[in-house]
Amino acid sequence: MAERRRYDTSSLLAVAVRVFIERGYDGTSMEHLSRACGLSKSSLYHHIDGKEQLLRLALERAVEPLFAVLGEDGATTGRAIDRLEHVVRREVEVLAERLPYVTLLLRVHGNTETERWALERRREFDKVVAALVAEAAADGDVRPDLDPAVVTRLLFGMVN
Amino acid sequence: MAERRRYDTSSLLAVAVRVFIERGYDGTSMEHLSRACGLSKSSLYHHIDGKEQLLRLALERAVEPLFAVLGEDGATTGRAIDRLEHVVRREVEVLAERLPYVTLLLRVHGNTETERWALERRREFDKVVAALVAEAAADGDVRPDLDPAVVTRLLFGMVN
DNA sequence: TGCTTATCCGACCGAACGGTCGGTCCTATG
DNA sequence: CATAGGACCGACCGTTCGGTCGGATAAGCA
Repeated sequence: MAERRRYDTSSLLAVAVRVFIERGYDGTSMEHLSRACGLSKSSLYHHIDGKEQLLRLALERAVEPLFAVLGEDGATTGRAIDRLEHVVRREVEVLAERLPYVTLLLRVHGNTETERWALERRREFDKVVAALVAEAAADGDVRPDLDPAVVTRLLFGMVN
Repeated sequence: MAERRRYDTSSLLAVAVRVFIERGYDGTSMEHLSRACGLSKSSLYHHIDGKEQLLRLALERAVEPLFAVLGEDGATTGRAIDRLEHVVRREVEVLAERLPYVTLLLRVHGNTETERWALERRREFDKVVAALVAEAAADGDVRPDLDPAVVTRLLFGMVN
């Protein structure tokens, strides 16, 4: 007899995120997910609440550490340019550690409530970083002729 | 009486692509498209063959001019580094002119036959450009310690 | 052994999907 | 004025979607 496998929400989530990235969230059916997880659709529902909750959990795994960085000492004290550098360095670390989850976050469209929540958080994040760039520009440490929002985009666009 | 509107495939395509980008291809239903076009679903089918054909037409509008550049004089004669520069400059022009279509091309997943075709064309395109980078490196005009494929990605990643 | 609990599945549901159908309306041409 | 044909629509088709349900199986503990 094949031994009975044990799944927890976390390992299931990892599989789901992989498939979400591969096929896109809307292009992924629960049938796809169940096959990728190695159990039937109904068994999958024994472990999780639904498709959107799966997405929510995944996005939280990206959003949470991304925002956590903004609260670190290095991001709240010192000169703006130093805080900015700290944030960028640490965010790159987070990006590397949580790559699949952040990838998913960057591809969100806004079709469901969960996706709109994620977009809101992304906007909030961008605003904070843009403010940091603006502050550094006011200190004369960043070229002042550039739009902080554009700089923010370029910064994290390059990272990807 | 509200005057009867006239639609051709091209104008319908423009609307469809806008919605595809906004909601994602899989997240867009024919009902969404018909509403965005201002006619009923069945009327929409009077002008087009189906959802996937719409995507195909859109992707062709991106792929065709992208490849056309590779066949231009400036891309086939002269030193590799000059050909490379010509290609990059011209591709940026194409990107600007066909932005929505190219955007769609860059987001393709590979769930349908059409999408897999697009991915194939993208790979082909990357290969040609990477070969150009390699040639320029052989001429000593590009840092030889970098992978041509990576350089290609960086080049067009920055453009976006 | 008997009972509990966690794990798993086949069969099924209502809703939404991409797409079709029969028929109406409007306009151009004779 | 007759009529042919493109533009258009409401109703509908078969399929797939996300999700549910009742029961089967196996391990853990008594």
